[in-house]
Amino acid sequence: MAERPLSTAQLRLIAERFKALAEPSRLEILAALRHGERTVSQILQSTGLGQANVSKHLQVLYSAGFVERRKDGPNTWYRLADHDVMRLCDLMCGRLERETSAKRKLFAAR
Amino acid sequence: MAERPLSTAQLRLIAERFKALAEPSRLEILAALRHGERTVSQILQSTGLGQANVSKHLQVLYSAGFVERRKDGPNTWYRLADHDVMRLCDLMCGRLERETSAKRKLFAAR
DNA sequence: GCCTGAGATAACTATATAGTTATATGAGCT
DNA sequence: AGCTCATATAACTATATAGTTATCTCAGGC
Repeated sequence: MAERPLSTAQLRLIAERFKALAEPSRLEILAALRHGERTVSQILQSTGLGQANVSKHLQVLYSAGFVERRKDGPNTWYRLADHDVMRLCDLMCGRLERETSAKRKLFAAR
Repeated sequence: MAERPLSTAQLRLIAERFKALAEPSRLEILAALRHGERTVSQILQSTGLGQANVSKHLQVLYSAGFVERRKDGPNTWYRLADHDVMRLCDLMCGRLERETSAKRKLFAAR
């Protein structure tokens, strides 16, 4: 797939999706959602990030289609949109582990 | 894998890798390398980007471990570092296609 | 209606970086 | 050595955005 040359508009869309994953705070939020649905307050607690900040990050992840959400009274519950989200992260983690284990640095604790 | 919570340093490294893929120009460069090794000049031609600009983008891709390079006289030949690079892009393209085909927009030419 | 708690949004500051222009490095040729 | 071509780097400008503070919206309870 994707053998046909991509248009400029398509490249911009794809880059935009990668950009959503290109922030440590957003990756931390995704990690917090790895094991199930969470409210914003719960995410605040587990990440220690500021409220307005998390709210903005969640909008970015939502716009990029990486998370879905559901209102429940005053709460908003967020969850991962699908398996691919974590597959992408795991692929990147795997690359990094292989790269750094080859250098025996940072991941040295095996 | 990656079930253990990631450290802040690890999250920053992973985000940095995603950031390298978060630019349309860099994705275009990777696409130009999809079918084999290319010199910087060849990349300039197929992308139409500026020389200094491409050179900088290639440094970013190289630092992130997505491309490898080889000097040959006055030329520098660049190539994709491994299959995962394009697997990452294809995964993201696949997400996007599914998303937009569901909305019948932009990829509407099936 | 009024209050409170959850979350979203606005406005601002500080930092990062894409793209450009100009310059530097370095290989090969004469 | 001097010239040329290929690439890398420096310096600069303009734009984007992460994080913060303050404010707004809205649901539920009184």
